[in-house]
Amino acid sequence: MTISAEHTRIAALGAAERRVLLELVRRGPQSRVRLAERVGMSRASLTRISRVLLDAGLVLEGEPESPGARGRPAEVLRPRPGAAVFLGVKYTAEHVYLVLTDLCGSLIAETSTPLPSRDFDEALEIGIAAGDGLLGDLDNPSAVGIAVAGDVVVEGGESILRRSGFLGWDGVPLARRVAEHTSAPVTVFNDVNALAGAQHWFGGPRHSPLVVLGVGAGIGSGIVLDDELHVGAHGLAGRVGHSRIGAVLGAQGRPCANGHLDCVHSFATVPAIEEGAGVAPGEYAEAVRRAVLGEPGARAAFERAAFAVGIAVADAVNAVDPDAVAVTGEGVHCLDLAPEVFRQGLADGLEGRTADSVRIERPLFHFDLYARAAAVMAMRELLAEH
Amino acid sequence: MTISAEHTRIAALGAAERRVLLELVRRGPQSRVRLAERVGMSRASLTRISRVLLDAGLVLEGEPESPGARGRPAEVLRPRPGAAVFLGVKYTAEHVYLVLTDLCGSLIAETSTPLPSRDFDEALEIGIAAGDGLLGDLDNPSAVGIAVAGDVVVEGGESILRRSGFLGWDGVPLARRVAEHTSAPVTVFNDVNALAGAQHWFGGPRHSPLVVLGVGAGIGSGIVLDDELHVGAHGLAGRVGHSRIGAVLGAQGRPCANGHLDCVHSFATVPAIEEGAGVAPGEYAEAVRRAVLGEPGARAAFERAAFAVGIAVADAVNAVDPDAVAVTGEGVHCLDLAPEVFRQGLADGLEGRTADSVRIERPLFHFDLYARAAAVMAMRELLAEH
DNA sequence: TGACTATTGTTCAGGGGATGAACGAACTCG
DNA sequence: CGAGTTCGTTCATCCCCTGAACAATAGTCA
Repeated sequence: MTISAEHTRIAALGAAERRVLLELVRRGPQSRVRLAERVGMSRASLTRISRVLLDAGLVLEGEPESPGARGRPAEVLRPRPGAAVFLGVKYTAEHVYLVLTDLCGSLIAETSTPLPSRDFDEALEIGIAAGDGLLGDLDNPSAVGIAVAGDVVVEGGESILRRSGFLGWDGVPLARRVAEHTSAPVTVFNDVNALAGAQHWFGGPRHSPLVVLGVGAGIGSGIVLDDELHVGAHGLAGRVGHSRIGAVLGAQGRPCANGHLDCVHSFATVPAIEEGAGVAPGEYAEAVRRAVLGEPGARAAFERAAFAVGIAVADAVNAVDPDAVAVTGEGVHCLDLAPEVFRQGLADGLEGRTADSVRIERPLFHFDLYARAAAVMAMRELLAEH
Repeated sequence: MTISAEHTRIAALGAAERRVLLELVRRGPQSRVRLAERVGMSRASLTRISRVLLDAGLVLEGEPESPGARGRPAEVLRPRPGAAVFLGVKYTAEHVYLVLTDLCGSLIAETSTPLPSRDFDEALEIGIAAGDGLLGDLDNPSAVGIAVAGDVVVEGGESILRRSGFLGWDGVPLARRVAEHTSAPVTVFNDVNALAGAQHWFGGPRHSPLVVLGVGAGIGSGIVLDDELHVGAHGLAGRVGHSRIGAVLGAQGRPCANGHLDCVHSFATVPAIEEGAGVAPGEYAEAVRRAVLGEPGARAAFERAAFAVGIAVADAVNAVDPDAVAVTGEGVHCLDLAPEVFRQGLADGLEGRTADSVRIERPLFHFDLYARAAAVMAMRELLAEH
């Protein structure tokens, strides 16, 4: 049995089967009766559905777990680890990160490769070669997800990547170009949108609505509504980076591309912090070091960033009223360096509610997080009911 | 056949029947085949469903419309005008407005009554008396919707009205108190949320996602996502009034309740415009008159408001990426007095898109708009699938 | 005028899928 | 070992939707 046909096998599932499989993926191994309760179906239906999933090789029957309980022990169903393999890719201006995950979102393998230039064709070639290497003797993954900063819009029925600023790509048919090298479905996502979708599925207890704020070279957000990622009418939702927020702690910020001195970009991005801390571009780690050591200029830069992020979170909470907000990204240190200032900004921006009432989550940030999120989004796309 | 049992008859409908009725309500009279296409069902199903709706007295069979077309003429189905009557109520600090609408959202009757004080019990009594008067010999409407500025939250399983600033009400069980006087279901809505829901259904072509910005004594927004009103995890979504937006046209604004000099409230509300134009509180009409005559101070106040509204719209577009934005409210004149400044603020705040790409709608504002919106929301609540 | 085409609405047999009830299976407890 | 409990399966049933065939009603064209 080759693994390459898994995406067609999953695609052939009915709506009820998908819901059960999805429940297993999200909440882990469970007995049939618990599944029936959670999904809202009868035990009879679940018997039929689990048989389909078992026959398709998507699910395994685990050993009975009997924790000393009375009655017949439950036979837990679990996703079969090798039933599907998802390839997640994240492009930054300097590297391409790739991960392989299974149906449970667990990491199977990972790699990263530096990009010698920002040339699209070259970067594409390097990414495809790295993907082939990571896949090894697997001919095809079940689905491919690619995360990249920028706007993923649909033009002429095709997914086009636009305004990918840090890479300098604008108007490239990334999804199609990658799809020419594999029989698996390929989907491209805005990186912070992908983070939001992954956090919603695998970031602990499930929150909906959920807002995820990503702080890095830029700043953006992803919104999960009604348990689905909200990308907007044109795929442009979550662009909070240029919101004006006024002076922060009495100071103006770094001019952004639009000439603003007081938008989120002016304070809270990695380049803005670097400039505020007085270090050279690319020396963000040095800025963090100086702030930890107590150097006043560096501390002030991180405090302004923390306050700005607080206001950005407050704006999102005011507008969407989410169940939780997750803040992450490679530039998120300001929340740890100046937590009280972040809280101050949050309280200052909230309308009619206290900072205590906002549930803030802090997913640990690694650089492969975006790639894993892309893999999870590819899985979501495949498992979603269409 | 008494009309009072209509809400139970509608509540007893199945999901498919609701969808068909909803389609008729939203898009007007249609033939069965067109309905089947639009709802995505077979003609056979539609025959069965339409029979149920006809038997329930909810729809009528109109005369065949034959516009010279070939084939058997279609028998159009239409909602029966008297099949249901919805009572919509809007409380402001000075008046209570009431309207009666039918299944198509058409106005049947309306009235308004001044409130001598802001005392909750007195206002309640006046509203109920006015509602009884408007209903006349109808003993009960099919559903009641009440729109009011403030937060409609659920506490202890009950709908509670909080922070209704201009009325001074906080923590009142408005829905329960009104429900004690009628057998119809009563629902309370934030006023701008209600506007959003009504605009989505009866505001011309249907847009989703849709953002509605209401500019009046305060400023707020309502968001329609996936054809449903989004109220957030705690019923607090759409609070954009305290978003910081920085200095506007080089000027600071009126201090808001939180001490901000640069939030939307500082510039774009009726009181802020009054203060900026140098007229006495409550003399908004005079401010409009002076601006029309070209008085510089008044014009500047409306220009700042227009710019601020432009930024507020831009923030909403950036975050949600809606299909359209509707701007309305009793303080919306700034958009007509300074359209180019509004456009300037919009362009200034947008991230990665032009002002031309944003579809702006301008529903005509009458003071009974909120009450009609409340009636529509009551209908939505009754027709929604549960 | 009469055959022909086009479109609408209804009927009817059939099927897919969900379900409640009954039952067998597997385990604990006393 | 029997009683009690919980889990999974089977089966008859039901609900609802659908495709196909058919009747009804119009315009079109020779």
